[in-house]
Amino acid sequence: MPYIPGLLSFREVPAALAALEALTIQPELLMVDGHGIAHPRRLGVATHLGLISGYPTIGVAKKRLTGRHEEVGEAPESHTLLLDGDERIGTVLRSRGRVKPIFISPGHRVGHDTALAWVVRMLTGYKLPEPTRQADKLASNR
DNA sequence: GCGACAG
DNA sequence: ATCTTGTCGC
Repeated sequence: MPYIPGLLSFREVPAALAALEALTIQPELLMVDGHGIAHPRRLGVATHLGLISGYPTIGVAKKRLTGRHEEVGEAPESHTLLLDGDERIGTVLRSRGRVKPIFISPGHRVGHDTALAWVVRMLTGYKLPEPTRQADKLASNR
């Protein structure tokens, strides 16, 4: 399955489910590299994986897929709403100074505010939250 | 017809 | 994602 904007989950979910099967512990929450409901049909990879696995999920993306937002403040942890018309579909967060903001959105069984709180809580001084950093590190063999 | 477009 | 360019920390 090739990468097609809007259909990322069909490419990534199979591998994610296999990885979950291999775990020896049961996660309480999954932080996914991609959007949750901040998707044209509110079904980003985080939401899709949550629905199929049953786990609560949060979407953390490095780029916007859909929606509009005001410029985010320069200060670390500044944030603004990601909107599709008058509907809130996520939060745009300045995870640290001098970097482009990241996009947080509920995946499954998590609300906007708790999703944002979890991500902020997982920040360790870098642009991406620690779970995502660790995953990227493993995926790049480091 | 033109621009946008997660990883 | 991958590639290229610029800045930063060790």
